[in-house]
Amino acid sequence: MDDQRLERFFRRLRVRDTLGQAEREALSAVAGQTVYFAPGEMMARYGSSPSKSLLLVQGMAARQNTVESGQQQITAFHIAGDFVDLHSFLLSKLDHDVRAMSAVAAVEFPHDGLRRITEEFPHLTRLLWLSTLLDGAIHRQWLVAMGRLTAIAHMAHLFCEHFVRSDNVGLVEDMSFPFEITQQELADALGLSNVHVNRTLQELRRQDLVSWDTKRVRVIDWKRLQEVGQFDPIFLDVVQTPR
Amino acid sequence: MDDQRLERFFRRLRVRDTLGQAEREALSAVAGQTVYFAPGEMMARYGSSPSKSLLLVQGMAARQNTVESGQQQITAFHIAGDFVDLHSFLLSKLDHDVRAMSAVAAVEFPHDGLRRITEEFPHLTRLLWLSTLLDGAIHRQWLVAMGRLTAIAHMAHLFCEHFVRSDNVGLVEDMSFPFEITQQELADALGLSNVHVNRTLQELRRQDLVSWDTKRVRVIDWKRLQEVGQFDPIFLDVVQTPR
DNA sequence: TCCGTGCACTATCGTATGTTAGTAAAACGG
DNA sequence: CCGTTTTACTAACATACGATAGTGCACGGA
Repeated sequence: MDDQRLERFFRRLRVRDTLGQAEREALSAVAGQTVYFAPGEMMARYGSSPSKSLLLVQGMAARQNTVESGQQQITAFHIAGDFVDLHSFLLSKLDHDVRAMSAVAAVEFPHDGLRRITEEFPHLTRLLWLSTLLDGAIHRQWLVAMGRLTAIAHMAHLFCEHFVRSDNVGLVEDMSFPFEITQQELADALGLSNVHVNRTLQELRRQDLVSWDTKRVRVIDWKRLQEVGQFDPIFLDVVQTPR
Repeated sequence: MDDQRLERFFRRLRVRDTLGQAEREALSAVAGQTVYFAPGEMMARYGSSPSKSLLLVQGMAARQNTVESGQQQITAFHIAGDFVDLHSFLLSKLDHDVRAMSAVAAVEFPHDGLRRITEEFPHLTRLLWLSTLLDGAIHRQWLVAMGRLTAIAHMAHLFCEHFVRSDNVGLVEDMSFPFEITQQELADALGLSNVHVNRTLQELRRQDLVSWDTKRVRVIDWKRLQEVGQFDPIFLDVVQTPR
């Protein structure tokens, strides 16, 4: 019997490949408890060695590092249907913190269960591997945007990315997606100051590209937003094909 | 019989786990032709769908993207023993170019052979997966360095990373590692201008931290270089443990 | 040997973004 | 409902880094 909590995750996989009944059941069998986190709460810590990975089913989380100056850098945002730390299954220590941005619900996947999947379900294993490859592809786009795009293009690119990712798991309504974080947190993701994020955001609003009421981002002009952000969705690999 | 061309790759894996005879032979059986590239030559193109992945056995390569202004951003450097595009095994299209930085030799791994490995060798599959996870971990550190470190710290961090990675595959001699790229290419990796890379490099030299004669980077003060770069090798996960 | 090319390196100046320090409004907690 | 805290937003000023436009050296080809 399928685990309903995994529905968005299945959906994200089904956008890119097919998923058999046996595979869905195998994942459901490994899925453990649901755990809850308050906004701002740490879900996993730098240097720790988790024995479980967490699949987000509600809310938003981020991976982040702290540098000596005390500044933070967010390296990834995660939404419902994403594993926040599937890589900890094979990496011996976490190289970042994981923090809840909003109220979060997540399903635990014990690593020994994941290991059994890799022993018995090669295709499903490839799909889990694919999940982490998509994280890597997003990291690369963030690097390109951070290194070579202006602040406004970078922010537009991030909004485009989240629009597509949210759409893939059914979170887009009326051209808007949930984005419940502070401007400071957005600054920590873009590598900017909170002041400059505010300035840049106002420019995006002035150009009638997006609006953001702290709960949801609404895309007003999808075509121009992609142009401003030099956004090419190829890296999200939204292609139904056998893997 | 083991394929000698894979020696550095085996070495990189053995730093993090054990590798059985059957696994080495399975990889050797899948390994195909050696292909050669001249400095600057494209090894794989943005948007293409390779049917093989390339394992570097000689020289240095980079993954890079080009933005509308014509500027380039390098998102990864690869050295002997690294797969440059193992992710193309599961991602349907390449989200970046791969370019040879120096004279390069690489071994082709046809994707159908890799697929057979995932069907028959779960542990070896996890090690290949691990390879791509390490790429991701390096991407994250680049993001942190780019977003929140100064130019000098960022450059120091990159040199530290390459020192450790080179050491893992036996490329360090006399505290120096091969680094045959131009200052412009280094700028494209750091997200800086070539002018500022030159300034920053001179500061690192002035502080007696490194020297670089365009062929090799020599680490003069390893301890202080790590301090300046806020380098913590945890993300490279150099830990011998069953995966 | 000479020329052409690419690269390291420099000087000058410009600007995108950061820092500090605030105000006001909204959200939150008791 | 009120006091407290958090967050958005603004202004003034500072700076790390970028852009442009060079010079000169080293190397490779003919």
